Amino acid sequence: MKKQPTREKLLDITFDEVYIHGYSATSVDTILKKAGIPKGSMYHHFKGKKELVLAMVQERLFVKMDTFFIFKREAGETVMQRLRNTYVAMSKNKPLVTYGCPLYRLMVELSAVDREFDVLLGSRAMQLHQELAALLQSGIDEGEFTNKLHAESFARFMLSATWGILSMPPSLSSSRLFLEQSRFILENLETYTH
Amino acid sequence: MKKQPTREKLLDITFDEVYIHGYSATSVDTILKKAGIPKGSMYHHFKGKKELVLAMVQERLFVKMDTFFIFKREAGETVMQRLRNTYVAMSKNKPLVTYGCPLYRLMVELSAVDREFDVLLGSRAMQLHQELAALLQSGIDEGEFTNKLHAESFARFMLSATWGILSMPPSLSSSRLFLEQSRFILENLETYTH
DNA sequence: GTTTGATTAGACTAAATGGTCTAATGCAGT
DNA sequence: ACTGCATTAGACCATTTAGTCTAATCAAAC
Repeated sequence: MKKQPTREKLLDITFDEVYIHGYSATSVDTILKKAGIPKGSMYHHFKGKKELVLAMVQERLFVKMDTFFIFKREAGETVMQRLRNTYVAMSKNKPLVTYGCPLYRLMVELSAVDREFDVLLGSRAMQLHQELAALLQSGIDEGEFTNKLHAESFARFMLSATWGILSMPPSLSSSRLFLEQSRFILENLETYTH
Repeated sequence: MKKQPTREKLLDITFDEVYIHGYSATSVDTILKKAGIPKGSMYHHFKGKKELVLAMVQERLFVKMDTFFIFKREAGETVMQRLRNTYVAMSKNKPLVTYGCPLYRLMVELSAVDREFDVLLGSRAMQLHQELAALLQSGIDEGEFTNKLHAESFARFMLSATWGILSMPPSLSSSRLFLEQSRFILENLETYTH
């Protein structure tokens, strides 16, 4: 088990801490202690706490999101199948179901209060929305869905509703409940199938 | 304009601050300065920051929620009408649409991390869920909805989806978008009408 | 008006916070 | 081995944090 480069180790620990405790409640000293890395070392790699977390968002959070939001269809897969599979995959991701989507959590905490975070997180949210809308649109174009379906609107609804369900407190969430609730979203979408 | 009693003034300011900045990012000193109330005065009324916020949750946050989640039908009103009206009322509540539901925001921040808040906020969430489920159930009993509708499940979905939509960052939310998205929830429910 | 208890007032404290600084160390290229 | 730069190390600092303490003030009851 060879030693992880300082910078990478810091980003990993920062993700864990910020994911669960949020930005404000996470202290630099805690991260440093958990990572076993001295202060000077961290301030050599990052200008400060905020820059550390911004880097973590881009290099860890955004990357991890790709592992549970998968909007790229495999060959011969319908849009409905792709979405169903995505929800099943999400339901199997324990931290995701327990603590919610890390992007959404950070948005809720910081977007109203910090411009830089708002821009960074918001742009990723919009990107996600566009990918999802494109997937739905392809379903319309290929005749899987009626053209009564407004891809952009439904994608927006789907995204925020899913985030809402995922981010319910641990004491009120479970894999089973997540699937139960997400089924209503899919049911709704199914209304638009030919 | 007569002077508001210390305790009440503190609860008001605390609500404003915690609503927007969250629990961790809100400092006692800030509250005190905004309220123009000295420290000793606050610590006479409350044991500490946490107790102040817990009191605020019960005496302000919970009370305000009753003004936008209205599940009690007026005479002759169908369940669908009640819900539509509720969503319209919510969409007109500017802070609600801009910053999201204060209960949900606090849950996202604290439930995973603090037992007392988890219990207090969670119990209110469950109460809300039960009220909504009861409303839906009454719709089933009175023949407005098919008995294929599972009141409890749908209520859970409705609640978390609505929270998710409401709590989108200010830069991505508006009254119009809120209504657009909430319509999908109602549309879904409508498929269960006779 | 005096007494009594509640409240106000704010100086003070200890700990935690994010951040700086300088010296030591490692390590690559020569 | 020597040089030069990147990195590590952690003591140190100023500020902010939640919280304490004692004295002053107020208001109601007598």
